Amino acid sequence: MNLKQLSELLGLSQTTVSRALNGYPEVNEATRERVLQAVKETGYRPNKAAQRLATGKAGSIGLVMPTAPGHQSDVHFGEFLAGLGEEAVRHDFHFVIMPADPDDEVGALRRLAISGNVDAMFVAYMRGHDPRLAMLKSLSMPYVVHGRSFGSEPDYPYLDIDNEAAFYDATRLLLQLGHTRFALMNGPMHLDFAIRRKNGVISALAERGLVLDEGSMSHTLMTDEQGLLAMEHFLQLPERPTAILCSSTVLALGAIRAVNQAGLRLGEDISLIAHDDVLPLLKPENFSVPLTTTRSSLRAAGVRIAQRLIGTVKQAGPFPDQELWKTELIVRASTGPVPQV
Amino acid sequence: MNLKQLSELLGLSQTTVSRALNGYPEVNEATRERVLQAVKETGYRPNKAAQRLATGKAGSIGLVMPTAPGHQSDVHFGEFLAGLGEEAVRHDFHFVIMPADPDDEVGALRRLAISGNVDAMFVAYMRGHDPRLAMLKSLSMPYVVHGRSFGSEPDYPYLDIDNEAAFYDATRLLLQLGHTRFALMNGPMHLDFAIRRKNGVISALAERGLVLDEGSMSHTLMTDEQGLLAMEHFLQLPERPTAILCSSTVLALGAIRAVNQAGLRLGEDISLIAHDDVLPLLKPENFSVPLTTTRSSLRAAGVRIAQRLIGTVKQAGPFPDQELWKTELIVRASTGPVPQV
DNA sequence: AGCGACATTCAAAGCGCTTTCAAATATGTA
DNA sequence: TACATATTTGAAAGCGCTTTGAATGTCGCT
Repeated sequence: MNLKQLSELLGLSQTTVSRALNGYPEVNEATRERVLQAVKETGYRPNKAAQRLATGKAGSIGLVMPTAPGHQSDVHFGEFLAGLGEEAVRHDFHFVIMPADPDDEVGALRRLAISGNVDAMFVAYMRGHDPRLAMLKSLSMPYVVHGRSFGSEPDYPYLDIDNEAAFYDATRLLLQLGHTRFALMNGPMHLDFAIRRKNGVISALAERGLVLDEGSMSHTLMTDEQGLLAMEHFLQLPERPTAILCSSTVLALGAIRAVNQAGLRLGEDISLIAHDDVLPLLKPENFSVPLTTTRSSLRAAGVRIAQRLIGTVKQAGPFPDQELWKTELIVRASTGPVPQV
Repeated sequence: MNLKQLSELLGLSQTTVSRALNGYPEVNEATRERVLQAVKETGYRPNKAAQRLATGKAGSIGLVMPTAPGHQSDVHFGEFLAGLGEEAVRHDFHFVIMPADPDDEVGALRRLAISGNVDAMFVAYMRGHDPRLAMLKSLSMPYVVHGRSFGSEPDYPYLDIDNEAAFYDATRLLLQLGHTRFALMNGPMHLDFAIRRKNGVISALAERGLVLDEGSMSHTLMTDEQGLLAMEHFLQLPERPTAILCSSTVLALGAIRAVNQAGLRLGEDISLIAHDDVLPLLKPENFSVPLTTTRSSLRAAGVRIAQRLIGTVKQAGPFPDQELWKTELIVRASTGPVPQV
C-alpha cells in the first residue's frame, strides 16, 4: 500500500492525502478525518526512504560504535545509549549505528554523514586533539560532542561533565583527611576525560606541594580485571598509597578485590573515591563498603544530548551550545582519615 | 555531488556510471577506471536513500532496543551488539535501532519493518509464547531470533544456546559432589532462557528424587544488587542451600558479596556455578575465588546472527535455520564437595 | 560488401514521497 | 449581482538512484 493507491482509494490526489497526513493546515477537517480513517483501515505507512529522498530529513541520529574483533564492549556505552534511546523514542526518532574499526573513526563518521541516512550525529570517546572535530565542522550537519577535546579550541557544541573539578574536589577531600600518598586509576591516557581528571588531581596536590609520580598512575581500560591489576601494583609500591582516585566504579570493583586480598580494610587502611556514572549494574552504595563517589549520570547525558540533537533537527531550538555539568561528591564509607603508622 | 553531476563531468550517461560503480560486467574497463578515478577526486558517494528507494535494499539490519525511563540498560545487550557490529562492519552494513517501550515491542517491531529502513531484523529477549513471532512470520522480511520461545512451535529461524542442557549438566556436577540443598538465581521469569534453565535444574534434581521448591528460586533482573538480595534471602532459609546455580556472572557478583558478608567460604561452605556470557567486564577466572561456569559467548552469537542476517539479505545463503549451541562447563574453584555438617 | 554477434553506451521510466504553482470552489462585501 | 478573498484540492515537477529496452559501433566471416 503506497500513497498513490491510498489516494486512489479515497478519490483524492496524493497531494491532499500527503498534506492530511503531515498536519498541514490547508486541508479540510472532514477530509483529514477520512484520510486518517483510511490509514487505520489499510495500515498504510509512508515509505521512509522516499520521505527521506523527498525531504532530506530522515528522523534519525547517527553514531559510530567502535568495534573490532579484539575490542571490548563497554558498559558505559550501553548505558549512554539507553539514555539516547529514551529520548529518541519520544520523538519517533531512531538511531543508526555505524560500527567502525577504532582506527578509522574519522572515516566511519564521514561515511555515516554522507550516507544520507542520518540528520544529526553524536560523537563520544573524545581524545585530546581529536581529529574528528575538524571533520564534523566541515560537514554542515548538526552534531553534539559528548565530552570535549583537550587541546582543541572549544568552539564546537558539546556536553561534558567537569571532570577536572570532580577530581580536584575529590582529591581535596582526601587531603583534608590527612592523606599524602595518592594513586590514580584512570582510563586510557589518550581520552579527554582521563587527561582532565588527572589534571584535577595534580592541581589539587600541587596546592599542598605534592606531586603524583608516574608510578602512582595507571591508564587502562575500565574493567574490573584492570582494576585488580592496577591496585595490586600500587599495593606493592615501597611507599604504599593510602588514597586512591578511580575513574570508574567498574575499576573500583577490581581494585577493592585486590585490597581485600591483601588483607587491608577499605575506608581505614585505604581510602578510595571512584567516579560513578550511575550504572544500574553497579551501585556504589551496595558495595560491601559503600563507595564515596563523584557522581554524574551517563544516562541523563544521553537523554540531554538526544534532546539537543532532535531539537536542532526539528528546529525547535535554540539550545545552548556548550554545557558543562557539575558532578556531585557523595561521601560514603570508603573514605576515612589517613591511618596512623 | 550526485550521479547526474558526476556523469556530466565525465561526459557519460548516468546509466554507465551507475553500472561502473556497481560492478556490472558490460562496462568497458577503461571507462570503469575513469569513473573510479573521478569518484576518488570528487569524493562522490551515492545517496543511500535514493539507492534504497530504487532497489528496495538498504544495507541495514534492524533491532528493537527496549528502553524506558525506569528501564535498566543491560550489559548483556551491549556485548551482543558488539558482536553484531563486528560482523556488520565487514559488510558495510549498519544497524538501525528502534528504541521502544518494553510494553510495545510488537508495535515497535512492526513500525521498524514497515519503515522501510531495514532489510532484516533481529529479536532477542524472547519470552514464553512470544507474540512477536506471529508478527515476524507475517512480515516477509528475513529475521533471526536470538533464543527461542518456550511453548511456541519451533518453526522459525533462531540461534540459541542449550540452556536446559547447560543447567542440567551444572546441576549434575553439584549432585555428584554430594549436594542436596539447591537454590537457583534466575533471570526474569517470563524470559525463555530462564524457563529452560529452571527446567534443566528441575529435571536433574528429579533424577535423584529431589525437588526445587519455590522459596529456593529467585527471578530477578540480572544486576549485582539483585544477586546480593537473593543470596541474603537464601542464606536465611532454615535449610540453607549449599549449592547455588546462577544465571549470570553479574548476579554472582552480588551473591558472592553476600556469601562473604555472612562469613561463609565460597567453594567450601557454598558451591556456586554461574552462567558466563563472556562479558569482558567480568571474568569468572578473576573472581577472588574463580568461578565454575557454564560458558557461551554472547558476542560470538552476535557475530553469527549478523552473518546469517546479512548473508540472507545478500542471498549468499543458504544458512541453517536453527542452531542450538552447546555450552561449556568449566570447573574452577567455586564448586567443591558438600560440607560435612 | 553485407550480415549477424558482440561489446558498449544511453534515454527514459520508475521507486514513493513532498511541494510548488495553479485551479476550483466557497465565502464575504459593496 | 459582481468581484475580491479565502479555502480546498490537484497536476506535475522533482529528490538521486537503478534498470529496462533500444541504439550505436566493432568485428569477424562469408
